[in-house]
Amino acid sequence: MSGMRGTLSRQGIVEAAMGLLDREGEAGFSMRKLARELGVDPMALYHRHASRRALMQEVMKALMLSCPLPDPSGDWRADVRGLCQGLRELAHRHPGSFRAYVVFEDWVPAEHLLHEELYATLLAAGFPARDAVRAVRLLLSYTESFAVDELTGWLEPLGPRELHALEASLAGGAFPAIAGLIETIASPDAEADFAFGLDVLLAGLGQVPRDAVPATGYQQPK
Amino acid sequence: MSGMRGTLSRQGIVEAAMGLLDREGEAGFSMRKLARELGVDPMALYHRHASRRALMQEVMKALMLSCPLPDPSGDWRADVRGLCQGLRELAHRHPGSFRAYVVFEDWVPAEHLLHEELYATLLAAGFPARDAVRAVRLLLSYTESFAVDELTGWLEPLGPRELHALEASLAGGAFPAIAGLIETIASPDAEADFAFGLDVLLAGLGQVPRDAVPATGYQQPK
DNA sequence: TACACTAACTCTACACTGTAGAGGAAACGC
DNA sequence: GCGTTTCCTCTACAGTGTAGAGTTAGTGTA
Repeated sequence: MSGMRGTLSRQGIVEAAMGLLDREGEAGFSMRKLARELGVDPMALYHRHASRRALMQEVMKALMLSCPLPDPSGDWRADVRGLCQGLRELAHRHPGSFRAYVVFEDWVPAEHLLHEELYATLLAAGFPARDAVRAVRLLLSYTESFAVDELTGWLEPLGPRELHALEASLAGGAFPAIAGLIETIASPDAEADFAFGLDVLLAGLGQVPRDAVPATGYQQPK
Repeated sequence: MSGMRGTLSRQGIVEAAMGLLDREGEAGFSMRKLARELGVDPMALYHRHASRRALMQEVMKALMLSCPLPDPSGDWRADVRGLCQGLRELAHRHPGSFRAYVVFEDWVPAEHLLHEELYATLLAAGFPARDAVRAVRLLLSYTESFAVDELTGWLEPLGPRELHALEASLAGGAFPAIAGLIETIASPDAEADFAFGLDVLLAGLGQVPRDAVPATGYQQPK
């Protein structure tokens, strides 16, 4: 191979991996492709990172460290919105890595940065511990799911081919509700849809009881 | 191989694939392993299903067709809860397939069955078209995310090793909010947590404006 | 019964994957 | 100059999905 010594740093590999992941997606990523791009033998990568999985952990770490964290404004709703929006922007900036991150089964400690901001915001707003933890899970899983849906293309308006496929799948009249909603389904609006979901969550979180809940189980209201 | 003729049906392959997927997870699944289990040459599978991906589509279809759909009760909130709970039970029954389904990028028409019930419920409850579509996305992505988190083990109480790792990652005091929530984070309660999230969503959905929204964008309330 | 036909299945092979293990070459400390 | 360490390469193995050709078994017809 190139044989140039010292051109391969831990961080350099991580950045190249992130780039490859973003351009080709997780399915298109391989250690060998990455090595080819770096002009190096595949096994050279293993000198800096013990395995593909270990490298992925580093990529996820780098990803989460680059998540934008807007400054607190004092309005907890606005702050939550801003943090979720930041996470969504991260997904747009790093589509492949973000998708891999969401699917990744390992624990990624660098999430702490984002989590800390969310927890602090909710605690300051008066949420009891249990509710804050639950709320963060709710907000993050919403934002991540939405962002992945965006990356997969589910929030693009349906093209004529897709629309036709959808209509064909409804033939027979077994799904009247879906049939009546076709036009709405075919014309999503990522920005507005995302804002709607956040509003629902924030409205719901503002309404669900704020008092301490028994450790053994959550009492369903009403 | 065995050479027994006619032992291999389309549906039989799909069921065996689903079983293998559930037992070994997506990473542990391969066409060759599946063939071995069926006592057959790997290429025999390709006589019935064009590719691994096509087979996966069939597995996802079978999965969604077996999603429990409780009968409507008239109370839309209870019905939504029941449908989401049914989806969650499906995840418990078919952990590997469900995980693969959530990650799967292709469109799975068999989702229509569940979607139809949700749409019909919300429309009957008075939701305008746009809100119903958004609400269904919200409810499904919540339930799917939660179920996948359960399957991954994020909703099990933390063991001593994991707890220690978490504490170690907080050393330095950079994450006071997380540190203060450690006990709560370490002791999740899947049932109560799931119910909490659903309550938040239902409360929020009941509160967010029900009037038609302009096609170009969603007007943030207040 | 003989033969063609077709459906069901196997065999071989290719390009790809992650990575263990050994070996080589360059840089550094003395 | 010489050992030692660091960095990298080479080869190899067991695994993947699947194209393409070959084989066998069962059926329909004469």
